[in-house]
Amino acid sequence: MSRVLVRDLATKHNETVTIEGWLHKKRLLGGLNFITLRDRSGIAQSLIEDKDEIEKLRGLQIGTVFSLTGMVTPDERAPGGAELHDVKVEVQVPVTDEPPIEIDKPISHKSENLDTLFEYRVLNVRNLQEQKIFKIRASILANIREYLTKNEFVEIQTPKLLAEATEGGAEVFKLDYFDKTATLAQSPQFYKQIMVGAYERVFEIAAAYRAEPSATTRHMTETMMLDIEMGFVSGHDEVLDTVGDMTINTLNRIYSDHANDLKSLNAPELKLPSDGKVPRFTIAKIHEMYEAATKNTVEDKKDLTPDEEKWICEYARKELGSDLVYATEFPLAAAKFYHKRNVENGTVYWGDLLFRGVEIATVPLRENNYQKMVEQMKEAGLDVTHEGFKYYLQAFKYGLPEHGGCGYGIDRLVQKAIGLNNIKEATLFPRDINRLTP
RNA sequence: GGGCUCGUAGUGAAGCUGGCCUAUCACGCCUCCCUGUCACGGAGGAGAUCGCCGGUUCGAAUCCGGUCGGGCCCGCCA
Repeated sequence: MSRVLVRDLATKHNETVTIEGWLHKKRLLGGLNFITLRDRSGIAQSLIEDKDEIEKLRGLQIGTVFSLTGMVTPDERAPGGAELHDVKVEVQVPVTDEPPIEIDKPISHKSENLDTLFEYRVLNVRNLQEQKIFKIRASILANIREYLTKNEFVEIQTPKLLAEATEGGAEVFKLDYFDKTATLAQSPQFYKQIMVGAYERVFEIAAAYRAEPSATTRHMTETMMLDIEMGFVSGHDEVLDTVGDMTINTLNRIYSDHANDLKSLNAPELKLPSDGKVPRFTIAKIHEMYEAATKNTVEDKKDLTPDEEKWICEYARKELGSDLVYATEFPLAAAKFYHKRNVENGTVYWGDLLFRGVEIATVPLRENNYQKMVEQMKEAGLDVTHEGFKYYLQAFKYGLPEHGGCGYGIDRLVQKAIGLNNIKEATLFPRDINRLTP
């Protein structure tokens, strides 16, 4: 008999069917035994009264792979309105070892228990509540891909094994590469800019590696980045608007498509601007507002402190009804060699997209003039003849239009969209300074 | 890299101003009872050298030192 999925039982009333899956829960009442089975589409209850049949499950633990064949019987008392009766049990993969964690109940996400969460990740991905997180994550990615593809962005893949760290900023991982030393890409920055020369608009969703010894709730050593780059932009605003619109679009869809799951995960209410425009404040303005409101002093004005990020997000949510806010016009002191500078006001065309208290994307405009690039690289003390820059500079020498894009933290987006406390909770198998397994 | 915290059955917690601790509770597990459970219920049972090493003490889960492993914050970064 061919397999029927749990979600299709509603259409099979009074038919004899076979369902296959994992043992989810046994509730043995003596003569009356309720067995729930989980498959990819949900969980279903079966009623087993035959002593010989229920005996087949004696000593078998949650997770046992089995099939149940029986009559789909409508019954108001059954979850989902129907259950299997006159059931034959067939065990496919018996599990006799007691699982180290309880799979059929919500798993603790308290910060002090996260180590247990990840130690038994292989098992807790079977937990229904845990599965919701990663289904929402999959939907977020699908929505982003759909949005970008619709807007004529071409998805690309670029190498993660590199000869040399080039972008600067974050620390890089080094590894043996035959008789050379290779590094792991901390960003596809150079490659995506090069590809603007081909398609104008490109994006990549891939892992980025950061060797920062950061032990916080928002850092991992391996993180999934969405990188976007678009050419022939009319200015910084167009890039900020595109990334903002994509984010608003994605969050609205997720909150509508996964309303029940988000509610059961205690996600906060989503607040987005009704006009579709993410509110913007300059870095200088945020420093000023923050210092005036909190009486704190910000020592290093190059960037926002974590506390300022939280503060401006709370302000935007409360005063402007927006969970998203842009911090724009970074000071020249923060500029990297590839950034486009605004010489008129001494700032960089660079905005950070903040969401519910953390930075989820950096959204800058790039310098696209070859001569200026070379100058800015020399200013930064970089060797423009170095192999690491040679190919990158070729793209500029042979013509790149004005362009900009973003480096976008997918894990942070998922984390904050659901309202999780730690970025690792939004990641199946997180990598941080002290975890390389599972 | 700096600061602050935590470590007790498989899991989550209580105890931790030293002795009523032969270490408590909940979930899970095992045995038995139970014909409408859905966090099933009831009776019983097994399961912990209190992270590790050393010290103080008549006596240490409890105090002290070291060590290992977590977590949170800062810095750095996305």
